[in-house]
Amino acid sequence: MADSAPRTIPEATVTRLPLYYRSLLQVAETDLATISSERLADMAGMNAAKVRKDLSYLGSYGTRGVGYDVEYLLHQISRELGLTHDWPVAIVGLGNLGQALAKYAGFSTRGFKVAALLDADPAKVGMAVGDLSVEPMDALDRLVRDRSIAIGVIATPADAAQDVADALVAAGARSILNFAPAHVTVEPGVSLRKVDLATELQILSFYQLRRSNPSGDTTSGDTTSGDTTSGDEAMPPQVSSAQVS
Amino acid sequence: MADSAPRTIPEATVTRLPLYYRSLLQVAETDLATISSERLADMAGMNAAKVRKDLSYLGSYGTRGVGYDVEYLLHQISRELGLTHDWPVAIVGLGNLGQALAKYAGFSTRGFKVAALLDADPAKVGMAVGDLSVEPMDALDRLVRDRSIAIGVIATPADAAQDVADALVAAGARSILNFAPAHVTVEPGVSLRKVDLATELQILSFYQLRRSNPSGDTTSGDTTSGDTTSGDEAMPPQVSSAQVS
DNA sequence: CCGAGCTTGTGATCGAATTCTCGAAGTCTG
DNA sequence: CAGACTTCGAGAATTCGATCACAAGCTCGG
Repeated sequence: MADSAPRTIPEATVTRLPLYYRSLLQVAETDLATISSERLADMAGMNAAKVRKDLSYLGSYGTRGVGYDVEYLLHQISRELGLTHDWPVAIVGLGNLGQALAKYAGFSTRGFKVAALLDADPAKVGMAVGDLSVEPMDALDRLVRDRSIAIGVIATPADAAQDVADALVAAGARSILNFAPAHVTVEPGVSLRKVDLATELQILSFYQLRRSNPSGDTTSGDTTSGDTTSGDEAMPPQVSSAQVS
Repeated sequence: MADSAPRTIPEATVTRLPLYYRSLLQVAETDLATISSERLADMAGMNAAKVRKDLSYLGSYGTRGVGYDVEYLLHQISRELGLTHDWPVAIVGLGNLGQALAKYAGFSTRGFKVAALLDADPAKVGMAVGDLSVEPMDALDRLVRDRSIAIGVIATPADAAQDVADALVAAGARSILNFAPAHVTVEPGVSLRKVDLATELQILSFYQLRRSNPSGDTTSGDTTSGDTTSGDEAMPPQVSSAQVS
C-alpha cells in the first residue's frame, strides 16, 4: 500500500482543483454516480486530457471504461484541498467590498466561515454585518488565536494593505487573500493571493482594444455593433490568467 | 520605418502590464523621473529580468544606464492597455457584490466607468446605487448600444450567470468579467475572465493544509499556533495563478 | 468466457514562460 | 575625454505546463 506516490501536485493543477470540485458538486445533485473525464471537462471548461492528468496527480481514482465515482472523487478533492472542515476566515476592512464579502453566502457553502470582522475605523467598530459585529484592529491577535483563524482577507484601501498584511501575519495567519489594489509582501512561508478588479478589467481592455483596432490607437470611439459572429482573429479570448504579488 | 516589430505580446505579459501600470502610477506621484527595471520589479513583486523582457515586448522604451522614463512608459502602457479613455462598463446583478462593485471608487480612477446597472429582480429596479439607478434586464440592448458598452461584469448568483453572459454577448458586449461561481461559455471572439472568491480561498487552503500537514489528513483540528517562523518547506507560497473558464 | 467498446492513466512531445547571462549603450567623474 | 559604472535588450538554457497518442484495464453482451 504505502504512499510511494510522489506528493507533488503542480501549481497549475492546484488552481484547477476548485473548478473540478465545483462541477462535481453540481453533478452530485443529480442522480449520476459516475462521470467521465470528458463530461467533467465540458462542465469545467477544460479538455479531457488535462482533467485526467490533473486528477491523476491525486491518485488513480478513476475506473477505466467507466469514469470517476462522483462521491469518491469529491471526497478526495475536498480532502486534498482541506475542505472537510470549514476554515475560519477573518475579513479586515469593512467598506463596500468587505461588507459584501462578509455577507456573501457562497463562503459558508464552500469550506469557509467568516469568523471575524475587523476595521481600523472607530466609526465602523461595533457595526453588525451578518451575524458578526466589527471589531477594532487591536483585537486581531486575540481573535486569530481564539478562533483558530489561519486565513485573512484584506479588503481595505490600498494604502492600508501592507500594514494589515503585516498585522495578520504577526497575529498568526498563514494565508492571505488581498483584494486591495496594492502589492504587499509577506515573509516566506505565508501564502498570498491577490484579486484585483481593475487589473482584470485592464486585461480585458487590452484584448478588446486589439480586436477593434489591431494597432494601438485609442481615439476610435465605439465598438461597431453588428457582426457578432466574426472576431476570432488574433487574440486568445477566453482565458483567465495569473498575477504574482 | 514600419512596424516590422512583431505585435505579439505573450499573454503572461499582458496580465502583468496592469501591475507595472499601477506601480508606475505610484512612482509618478513622487519626483522621480526615471525608474530602473529593478526598482520597478521590487514595487510590483517581480524580478528585474522579467520586467525588462515584458517591457521589451512593447518596444525599446528604456535607456541603458538610466532606466525607463516614468511618464513615457506610463503613456506607452496605458496606450497598449487601451486606458487612454474610460471604458464604459455594465454591471449585471446588484446584490451585495454588485452594489459594492458599483460603488467601488477604484473603477473610475483606472480607466473604467460604471455606465449601467441591471438586475432581473423587479424589486431592485429603480434603486439608486451611486449616481446610477438600476435598470431592468430588457433595457440591456438599448443601454449597451446607447452607451457604447463593451465590457460586462456579471455579479449575479451562479444559476443566472450563463443567461446573463448570453444576453450581454447578444447585446454586443465583447468582454465579460464573471464574478459568479459558475462556469460560463461564450462564443469565440468574446473575452472572458473570471474571479471566484471561493476558488481563491480553496487554493490558499490547499497550501495551508500542506504546510501544517504534509500528507492529506484532515482530522487534525486546529492549526497549531506557535511556530511562526518555520514553514518554508515544500509549497510555492506567494503566487497567484491561472484559471481557465 | 471471449471479444467489442469505453475510458482511464501516463509516457512522449511540443510549446510557452521564466531565468540566466552578457554584450551594447548610455551616464558620470575626474 | 577616458575609464568606471550602471542598466537595458535579447539570445540561450531551463523549467513548467499543455497536448497527443496509445496501451492497460474495466464492463457488458452474447
